[in-house]
Amino acid sequence: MPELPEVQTVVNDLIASGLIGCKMTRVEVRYPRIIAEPAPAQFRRRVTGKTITAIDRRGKYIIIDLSGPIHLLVHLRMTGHLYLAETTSQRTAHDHVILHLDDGRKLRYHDPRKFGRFFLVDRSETILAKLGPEPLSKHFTAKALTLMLSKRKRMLKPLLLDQTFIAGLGNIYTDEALWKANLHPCRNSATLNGPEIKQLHRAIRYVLRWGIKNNGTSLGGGETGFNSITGRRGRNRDNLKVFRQVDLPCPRCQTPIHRLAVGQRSTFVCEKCQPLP
DNA sequence: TTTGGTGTTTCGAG
DNA sequence: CCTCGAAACACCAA
Repeated sequence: MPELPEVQTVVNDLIASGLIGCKMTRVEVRYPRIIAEPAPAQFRRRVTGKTITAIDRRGKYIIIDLSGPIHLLVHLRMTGHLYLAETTSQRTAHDHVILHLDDGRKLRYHDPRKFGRFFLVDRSETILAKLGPEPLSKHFTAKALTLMLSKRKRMLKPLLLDQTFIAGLGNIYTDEALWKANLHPCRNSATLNGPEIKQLHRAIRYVLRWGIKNNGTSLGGGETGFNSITGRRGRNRDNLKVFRQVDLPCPRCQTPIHRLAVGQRSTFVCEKCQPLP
């Protein structure tokens, strides 16, 4: 579910909710597999009593810095949600981890498919080092992308989804960026010329920035779609040009949008705007 | 009722 | 190095 803009929205909202400075008075782990490391008992022991000092994002990871210092990394995978609940609110189905705060609120981790993971580590780099560059960082320039692409010969879409190549893109924003750059998802990454790389670089940053501006993309019904911690839905669905827009006209040329499978993933394209040479 | 699809990642086989 | 398929799991729409 959540890609870079959705994760950034969660981080922004956690900060806006005044979570920094809160102390964790109790930790409940209802479904132990969510805790990737360390063992759940040790996780509870090490988190209890710690204060949240900072909240940040890297790729699709939420980084919660705790006093110690120690770092809690949360990856939401497909259906993970972090919710901030008031004192009196009752736990619902699929609430797997509950962090009780010293002001009475609870930070709950909700995940029907149970794919998401918590990592508690001394150094966040042990988890994050494998990630590719942050696409919105000033270091991610067209020149940097040119260099990155020069080392690879793969289909564009699977390459952009590869978090070790570039961090934060998922199925939605990859399709949107490729459409904006007029590039077919099956193009071989090694065949892009200078102007095409520039277009791709611009498109990636553009679609991610818009996603963040709109507080993420919420698809499907209320429960299943992306919700930030207060239950607010993102408005970026109105911005999607191709993703899940089958048979609707391409906003540029009116050609109906097609769905294809690229590397086992649903992929949406305008065949006219994104020709395959 | 059953089936196929889902916004993610990781792993192993070829 | 790359590609593919499967697995982790629950839900929803057709």
